[in-house]
Amino acid sequence: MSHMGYGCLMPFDRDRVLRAAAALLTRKSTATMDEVAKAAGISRATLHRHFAGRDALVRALESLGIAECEAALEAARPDEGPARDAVRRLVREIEPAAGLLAFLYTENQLFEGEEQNEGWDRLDERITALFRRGQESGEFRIDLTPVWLTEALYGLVASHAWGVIDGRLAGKDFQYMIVELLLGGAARREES
Amino acid sequence: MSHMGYGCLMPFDRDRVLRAAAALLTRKSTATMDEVAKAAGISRATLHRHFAGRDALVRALESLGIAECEAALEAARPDEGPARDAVRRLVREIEPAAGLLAFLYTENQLFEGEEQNEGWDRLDERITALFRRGQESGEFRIDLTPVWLTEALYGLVASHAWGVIDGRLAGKDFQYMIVELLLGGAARREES
DNA sequence: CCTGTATGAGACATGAATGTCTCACATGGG
DNA sequence: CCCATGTGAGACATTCATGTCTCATACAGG
Repeated sequence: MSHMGYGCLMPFDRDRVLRAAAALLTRKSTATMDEVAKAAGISRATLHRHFAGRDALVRALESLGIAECEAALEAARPDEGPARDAVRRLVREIEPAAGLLAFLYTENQLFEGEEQNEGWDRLDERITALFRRGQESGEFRIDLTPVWLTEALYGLVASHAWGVIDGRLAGKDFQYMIVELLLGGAARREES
Repeated sequence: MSHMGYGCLMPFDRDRVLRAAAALLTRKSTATMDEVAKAAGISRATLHRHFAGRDALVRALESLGIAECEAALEAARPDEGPARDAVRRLVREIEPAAGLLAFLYTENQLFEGEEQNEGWDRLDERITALFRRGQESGEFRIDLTPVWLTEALYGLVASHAWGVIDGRLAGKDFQYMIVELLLGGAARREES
């Protein structure tokens, strides 16, 4: 009797909501369900209809991040050509998911319960295998373990993503800065 | 009239409490004040007598982390000798504070309010200057910016600290793995 | 021995986020 | 045109961490 109308309703788009949530939580990991809903342009009620709770939302983001990483890994063709080129392709393909990965990387509560997603293990295994292949082909040094190189890759991706968010780094340098540091290091090459 | 006794009282040791809090929060960044108190071996009341609230506790940890970093920087003598050796010393000296740094690195809420501690800026400036000095002396390549190298150093320190906590990496490799990757990279050197 | 200080234990109120619910309304298909 | 589905807005209870309080007890110094 009182309201004139509600205006247009926002149709629910799971993927759009997840990406909005990822973008917000990357900047503010303690954001409320209400803030997430507003950022996604839907009501808290609708958000809660599709994700049982905050845990379920974070789990969905985890699955999304794993899926994007696996897609990036597929697109990078880690078994083809020189390992260093495969790493280069992997970093390039993983850039769109960098923010989401940076958020998930800090959600250490994901790895507390027994129900940790085994997708991470699969990813770790495949990336580790890439670095191991580079070692066996003689491209990479053998004194840096593949496990550490994998961990360092995650860390550099997250670091660069935060640096971009905080305005200290330029987004366009993502692939170059990460790959050059990871593969070549900071020391200048000997002029041989 | 009912209790027989309270047992021994725990004398308050600010430094010990802060280190226990840092160790716990590094593993579980959402730990309760109650959990922090238990981890420190004191009661929640006492914890709250010395730190006005959770914010104050985190701020104190931030100050502690900055102080330890500055002490590490002093001990590393960043202006003496080759820049690569100074970086090596810096990583070695910073290792005891790695866990605390990893925690603070993810507390992005610290950088939201206007009251962000300017100690970080001082540290960034000094570490950046070290990398810039290495570039000017010809030791480091110039296509990786000092700001990025500084950011990467933080990221690698945090990554290794978490890898140790999760049991994927060995604590004794801290300095070697970080310095070798940061300075030398993963690619094998050309046999000249 | 007595006293002041500081702690531990626990009760209590407060506030925030969460989860559930109802109802009005918009949209699309029959 | 009518109905089913799905959304927005908001009320509501619940849970939990927080912050404050009181009181009994332990310890150190006089």
